[in-house]
Amino acid sequence: MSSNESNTVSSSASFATEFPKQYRPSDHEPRVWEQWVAAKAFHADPARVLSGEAKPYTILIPPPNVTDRLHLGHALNNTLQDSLTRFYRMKGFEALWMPGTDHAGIATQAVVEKRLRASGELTGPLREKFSRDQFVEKIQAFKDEYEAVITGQLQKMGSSCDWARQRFTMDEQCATAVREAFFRLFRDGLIYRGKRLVNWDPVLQTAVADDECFDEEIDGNFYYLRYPLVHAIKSQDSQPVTWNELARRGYLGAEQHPGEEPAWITVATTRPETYLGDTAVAISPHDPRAKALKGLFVELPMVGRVIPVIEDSYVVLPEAFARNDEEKNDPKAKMATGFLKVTPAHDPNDYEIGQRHKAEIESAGNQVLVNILAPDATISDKHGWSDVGSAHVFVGYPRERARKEVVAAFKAKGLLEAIKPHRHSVKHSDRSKAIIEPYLSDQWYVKVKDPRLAKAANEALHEGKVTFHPARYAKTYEQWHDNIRDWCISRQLWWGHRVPVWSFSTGVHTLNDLTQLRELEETGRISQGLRSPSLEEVVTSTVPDKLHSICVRVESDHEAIRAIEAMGFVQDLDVLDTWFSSALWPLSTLGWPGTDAEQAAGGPDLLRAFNPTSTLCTAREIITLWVSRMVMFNRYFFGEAMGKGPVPFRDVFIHAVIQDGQGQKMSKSLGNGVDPLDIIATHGADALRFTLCHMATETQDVRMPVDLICPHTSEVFPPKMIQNKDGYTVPAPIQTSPKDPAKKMVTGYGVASGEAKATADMPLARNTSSKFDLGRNFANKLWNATRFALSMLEANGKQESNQTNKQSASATTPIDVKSLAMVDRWMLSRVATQVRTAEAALTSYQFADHATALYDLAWRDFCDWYLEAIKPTVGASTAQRAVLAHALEAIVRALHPTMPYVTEVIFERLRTIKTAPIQGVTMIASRKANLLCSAGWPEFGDALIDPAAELAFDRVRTLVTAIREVRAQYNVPPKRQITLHLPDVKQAAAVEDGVGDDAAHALVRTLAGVGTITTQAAKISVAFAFDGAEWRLSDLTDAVDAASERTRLTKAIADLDKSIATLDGRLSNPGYADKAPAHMVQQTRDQLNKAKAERDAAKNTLEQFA
RNA sequence: GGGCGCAUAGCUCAGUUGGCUAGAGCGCGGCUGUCACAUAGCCGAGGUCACUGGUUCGAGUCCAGUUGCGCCCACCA
Repeated sequence: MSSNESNTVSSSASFATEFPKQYRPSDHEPRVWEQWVAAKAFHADPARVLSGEAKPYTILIPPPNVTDRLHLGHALNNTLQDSLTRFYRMKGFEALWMPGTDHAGIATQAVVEKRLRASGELTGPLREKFSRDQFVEKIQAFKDEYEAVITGQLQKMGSSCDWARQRFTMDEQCATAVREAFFRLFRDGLIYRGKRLVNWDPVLQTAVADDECFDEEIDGNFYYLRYPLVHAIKSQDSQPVTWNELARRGYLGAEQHPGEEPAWITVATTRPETYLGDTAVAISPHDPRAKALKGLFVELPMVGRVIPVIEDSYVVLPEAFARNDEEKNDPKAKMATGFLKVTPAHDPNDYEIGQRHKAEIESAGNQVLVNILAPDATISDKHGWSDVGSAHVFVGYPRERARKEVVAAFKAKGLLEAIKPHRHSVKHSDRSKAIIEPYLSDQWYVKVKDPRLAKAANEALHEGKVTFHPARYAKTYEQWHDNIRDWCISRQLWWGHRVPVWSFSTGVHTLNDLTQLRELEETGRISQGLRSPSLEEVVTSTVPDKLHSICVRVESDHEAIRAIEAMGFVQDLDVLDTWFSSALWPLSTLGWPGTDAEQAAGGPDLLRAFNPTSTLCTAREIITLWVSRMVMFNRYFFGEAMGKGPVPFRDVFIHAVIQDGQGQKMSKSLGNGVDPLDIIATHGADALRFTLCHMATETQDVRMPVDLICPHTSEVFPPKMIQNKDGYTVPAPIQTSPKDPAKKMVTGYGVASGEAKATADMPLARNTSSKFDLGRNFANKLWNATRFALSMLEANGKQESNQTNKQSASATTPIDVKSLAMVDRWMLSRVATQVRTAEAALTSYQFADHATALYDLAWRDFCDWYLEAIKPTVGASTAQRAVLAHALEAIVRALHPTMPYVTEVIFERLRTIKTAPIQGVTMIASRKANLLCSAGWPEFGDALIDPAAELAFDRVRTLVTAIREVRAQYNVPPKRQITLHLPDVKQAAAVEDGVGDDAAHALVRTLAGVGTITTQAAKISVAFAFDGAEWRLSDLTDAVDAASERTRLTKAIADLDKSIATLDGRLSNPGYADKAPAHMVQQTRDQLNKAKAERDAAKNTLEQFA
């Protein structure tokens, strides 16, 4: 160290100021962060990778939604990513952690809309108040706000992202990637427009994905409606079918009805209003009535539409006709009539049935799809329903009102058979909470069923290109692709990437237009898809699609856009599903597709250097939505491989989900979330991180009991819990201060549920968890261990530098480990072992094991034993000081990935300490600004692992513990020096082996408060068993109490007898000696002999007290 | 309906290929104001490893089944 540094730190005044007794994170974290940023410590250099100088290690952040602040789940996710990134950076990899956020289409739009409504800025329909551009501007402002919040949270946590490269899924670079990807899929025929049933949110007036819906049980009814049976096809001369006629046809039960009256069949439905769109009635082919109805039709009341009775095995037989127990036990059989109304435009299953029976339905003169609803879910005759008949009375009603009116109309005509209450789950929209309407709509699809997409994704798994950790999640991934459906990518929103397709539905092209389009297509600026029409087709109007669609490749190609718009093409109004841009994350963040020159070189430098990335670190619910799609897209787009390209990441690590103390998901509505910034404020970022790592086990879920911080007293306490109406266990809305019952506070649940409001007298109590004390205490422990170590190293180091000049100090020959004392060899061996354990744990994503290994090493081995053991000797031993410095530095380095701040602060001081190097220990210096974050991971050679020293120290440790136990029983004051009497030499061959030498004796003296060690017997002494022999202690107290000594020994004998019985039993089992491995048997014998010897010794002693 | 996970000390969790006299942290009880750290140290109490069977010399661990809790996917007239 330089002399001025040494002077600064050695002056006691500054030591106390700079090293207070407690580690205070807020004193250091902002400053350390600034140092990292100033040094550009997290900026990755692709050139080092491309030149072969360093291997890449890459993680792409799962971009958090800009809808809200980050919660503890994010904190866990990002802590793990940062730990990995920092670890590999220290291992010498060129580490890139790419940060960014996601625009989260529907979620963000809904949040902003809600905000505007809450503030009163928006009252009526959105589209009346704002133009598209105006509203997008509002969202943009909101996005900027939350992106900044999120970035701040990540940075406060110490996330070592390459912040200069931060991306947003809707920024220009990502938009370019989205456009290019869409273009290529469109060109290759993998994007198509389809009329399909989607989950329609009538409030937001948009299609929503399945995962944007939730199921909720509601009390509804089954309505039993009668549909009259008729003969003829055309409604105007449809002839009623009489019961007599049905009876002649052999219809079961027809004779029970008045013969000359018109016959009917009964359908059961929960949504009677949809009858307006019925285009068939289905019956099971196994229904005994089916044969009699062949060729008959029903006429829909009021509408007058005549629709066929068709046979489809999807229909459940009513209980009475069930053919077996399985059918009988089908819950639907209880409610079923055997007739299913088929409404293809308003029910997904009916849609399938409609497709299967297209011909029959159309032969009745009807379309398969009759859409009776407007986008706002009112009954409408403007969206595909023309044969309204007298049903026009329903037009214009919202669906709820229409339901009542339809039921009333059936009742009035005597066609309502029954209403039975029925509780069933109904799909609701996450965002608007409205009931989802299955709705027929034009949508864009990606044909992921194409083998170049789905199959390529599974091949990546089967060929071992992608590996899941834990492995079980591979199954989820695989099965998803086996059953994949085409991916609907259009959303009727304003916030998102516009669908880059222009359509032409009316008018006529001129030959000039067509020639121009052809030119644009041939130069790669537009695509008309696989079915790009020939000139002849267009001119003769035989274009396959009525809608002729064009994708424009580049957003800024205004010339092409102007040209096609002039021809009458209009851009699609929809935006793309958020996951479309997320799926491109591994490409877009790394600069794909790049300039022409970059493309010629195989892609931009970043892309070539860092894709495939190393690890994707995410939660399990996203395997299908995101992981799968990234694999498909990367393999399809990267290079010209079309499904054979590289995977986007090699490892997928799925971490646990954090739940609250009741095993419930943390959510806003339950008010059980914990803000990472609150934890950073009270415990520090390292505590947050270490604790999260410590709980990151391989299970699916981990629990984090949530406590409250009393806003009056700052006390942390577990809240009083209640059951809410949905059955969740939640903190009571109002809580009482544990210290002062007069003071109250409201909880997050109270506010979220609207049951309580924060006021000046009754402030909001923030959530925390006492679990984070673990990390805070550990950081403090490290801090204090460092204080002690530095006081030893600096005090003595100064003396050394006075005696020797710097040159000779730095030229010191490395210390040979063999020359070290046992305790030092033990310490180095422990460090070597545990650092390797920690490393192995981290590389296999066992974060909890990683944290535990280093916790035990630092706290148990280093602080509890090593520091205590060397106190008397370290001042006089240069070699021991070297071991102390190296051990501490290794621990600090190894902990850096999980506790970056406190370790950086410690390292700042530690690195100035000069001691002799130790053979076999390599700690590579920092690459950037002397910062630990770019220094090397501690490497300990095999020679440092010393089983003999570990064994020897363990024996000392056991002996010391045994002595301490006696001391505690006798209440010996800590400072009182006692006398240890070694056992009879004959009894204790073991004494010579490990605990018999002077070094061991010295350790026992230090650690167990022993003054004298003697082989002589004492008159008044207390015996204890160790290593199969009887050892004795004297000078514990002035007099030994015979009664309590008898109690103690009696208990010890009982314990030993118990284990003797166990061991005896094992050995006397005839099979044991024969079949168990020899070393096991021998070990059991040794244990038995030892226990017996100890028991006998204890008995002897007991007799003396008798 | 298909897939997956969990059940071990009062609480939160470890426990790798069966060898265990079942561990850790917190909490609990006792002692300690000590000089790195009271966010600490030392000592201690606390467990029929959900249940039932099976395999084995030996089961917390493997197999079969049961019960309870949870998650994902599909479906929901």
